[in-house]
Amino acid sequence: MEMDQLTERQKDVLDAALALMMEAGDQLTMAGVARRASCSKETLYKWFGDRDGLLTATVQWQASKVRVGPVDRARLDLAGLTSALKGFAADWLRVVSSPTSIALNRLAVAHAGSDKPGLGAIVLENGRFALARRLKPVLEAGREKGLLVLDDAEAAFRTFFGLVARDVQMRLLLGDRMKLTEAEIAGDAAEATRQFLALYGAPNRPAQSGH
Amino acid sequence: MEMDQLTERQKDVLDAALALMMEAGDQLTMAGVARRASCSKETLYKWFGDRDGLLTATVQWQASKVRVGPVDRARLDLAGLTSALKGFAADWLRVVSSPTSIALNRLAVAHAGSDKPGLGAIVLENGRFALARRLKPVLEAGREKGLLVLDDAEAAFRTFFGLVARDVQMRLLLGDRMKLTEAEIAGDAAEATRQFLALYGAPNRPAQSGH
DNA sequence: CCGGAACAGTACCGTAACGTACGGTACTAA
DNA sequence: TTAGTACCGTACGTTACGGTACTGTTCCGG
Repeated sequence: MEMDQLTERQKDVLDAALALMMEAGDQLTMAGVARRASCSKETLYKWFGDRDGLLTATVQWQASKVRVGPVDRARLDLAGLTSALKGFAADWLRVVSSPTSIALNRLAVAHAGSDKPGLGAIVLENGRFALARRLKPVLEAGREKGLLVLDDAEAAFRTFFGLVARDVQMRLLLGDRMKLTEAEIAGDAAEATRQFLALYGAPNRPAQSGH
Repeated sequence: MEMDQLTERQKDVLDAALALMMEAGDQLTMAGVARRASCSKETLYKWFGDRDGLLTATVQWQASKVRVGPVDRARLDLAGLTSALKGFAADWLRVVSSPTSIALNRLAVAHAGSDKPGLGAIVLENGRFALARRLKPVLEAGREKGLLVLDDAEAAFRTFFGLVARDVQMRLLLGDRMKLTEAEIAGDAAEATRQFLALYGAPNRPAQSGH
């Protein structure tokens, strides 16, 4: 979705909505957003149509902020692949443990309970599926270079995803106060990468053993 | 929580609440439950105090229904361990993909957004943590028998959890219409078990290779 | 100087849901 | 028979929120 057509003022309003849903997700009311953004409710309805429009625009606005560029698959040795995987893992852990992501996912999960699948699909598309689109070329490049042994990039991605995420996101969404320091994120990312390479790495070069 | 103090009639009411939140999670209103259960709102408030009390009782009632017995760790060879792990994995996939679990987790996630952590903690306690309590003795028995190599049962459990769950629960909660047939559940459970044993199995007996 | 667009602020309306109160009914025990 | 209990069904008060309309102010082009 094109975010260029958003006025600076409109972006400020959406940022206010984001801040509000972070500190009190269930209190994301139209009057609350208007008060927080110092704008009138009528303006909100003129700009975004209705409450769902505001929510959708907010989710897409946040998604447009975290978009990153692809990885260059040109030169890719084992060290580069390992480093790339660690980077993806750490990025993902940072994202899902951020207050913004937690609030957004809470909203989208609650919204998916209703009939309209809008927000859930958007969050999924810009979260898990975007990660898959970025990571799968790396996996396939690793296979072409003989670094990885896999016949289904999707299955390999889901394994990597599981090794990285484990129970973190669900625990956070359910209110578990987990501490995720930067050191732990780095350690978990390295461990997940090590395990993934143990499962999918080419066997000719045995990855460093001993966990 | 003791569920023995619940009248048969009260259990029927909670079942009605469960059914209602499964087919329309956001429409779980007191009047709706009363209508569905053919009881009066006054009775609901007399029995459960307020809306949160009803929700809590409903979640605990569902949790009390899925509780299962522990596994006997007496005789445990590699085949038994593999079978036990596959059973845990398939059970978990069946649970998280069930409409009941989806509705319950939606409710709990939305509820955790507010100040009270009640429902989220209950769901977490009877879901992920209950699974860990049941699985960790099996893992430690496997270590004592020399079948598994692990120094941290919690870390090993979380790896197993990740290999099994991957992105399934989040996708379902976000409204992704995933088909999870019994055959796929069995296949995924077997694959997760195979990968887990590849990571944590004792190396002296090389597990059957070829993915 | 003037007219209109854009917008903040606020008052207002309709609806939905929580929680309470009350009448009516069936059952039990003295 | 009568008092008491438990409960259903429903009507009611209250609050909260989505959405609309109105007023005043600022700014901009002519």
